[in-house]
Amino acid sequence: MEETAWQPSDAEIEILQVLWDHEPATVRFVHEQLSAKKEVGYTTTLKQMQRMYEKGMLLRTESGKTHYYTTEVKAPQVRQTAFSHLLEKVFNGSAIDLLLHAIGQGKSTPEEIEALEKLIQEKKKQHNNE
Amino acid sequence: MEETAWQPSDAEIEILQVLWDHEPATVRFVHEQLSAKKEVGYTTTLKQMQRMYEKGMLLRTESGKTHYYTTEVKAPQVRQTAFSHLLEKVFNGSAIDLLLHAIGQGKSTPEEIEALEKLIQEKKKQHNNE
DNA sequence: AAATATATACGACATTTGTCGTAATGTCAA
DNA sequence: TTGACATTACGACAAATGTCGTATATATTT
Repeated sequence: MEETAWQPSDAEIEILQVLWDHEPATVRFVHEQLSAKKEVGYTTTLKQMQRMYEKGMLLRTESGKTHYYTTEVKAPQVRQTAFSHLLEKVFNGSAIDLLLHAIGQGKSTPEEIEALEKLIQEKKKQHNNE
Repeated sequence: MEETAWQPSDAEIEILQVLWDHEPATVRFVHEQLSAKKEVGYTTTLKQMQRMYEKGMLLRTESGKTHYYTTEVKAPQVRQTAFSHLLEKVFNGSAIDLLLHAIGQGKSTPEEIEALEKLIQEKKKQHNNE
């Protein structure tokens, strides 16, 4: 069995993000979305997507000359891998450190904090019932 | 002013981890620590550290032939950058999503959950007093 | 059908990263 | 002082990444 444990590169993730929200999509569409955020040539996006296709990261069907791409790797998967990687490599596997860092960030609104609190309660219950 | 916004690569982070805990240290020392975790040639570690030095990621002083390295980039800095990167690129800037993901992971012990809870309380107070 | 615009295919190139081998040089014990 | 060793310096190489330019094939518009 081949596994999808690799992690897409930055440029690849940008493309995936567009696709996750709008698949199936053409290169041109993806390119336009990316262009809204940064300068990049059409063929660059094209090449990138072709490579992703070769790697099996994207799927595609053709309608005439045009290719319609869809994602083979999904967000949860990528998030999981990226998260684990950060945790292991950068935070030495200390989830709590990562959490503290995340919260300390201060980028959370009161509502989010509430949500978080609930989740924590959940977690506690889980632990108690074990 | 040039900024230290780049992110060390995986191999670089492994080296930094060793140094953060034992600086100043020689290439040999770092290499031995790394060897405990994975197969790698001495010159590979050496080259890596030399490059890091050239980039200004490490500092060094020589005593005879031997070089003693210290880190120029620190853990908080690297963690911050890596965290932000994950947040922006992979979680679309949604800190709460990242948090939820992290907690959902289930890799936290009851004690950690407790600690987290306290932090949340702190955070709430902060919000209230604003 | 001819011209024009589009898409994709191909190949290139510069960088960065990860890995080493080999050479050169400094250190130290006999 | 001479080996035997340890260390660093250099140069290489492959693979992955990010970027494009050019060529080719296909639609579309007149």
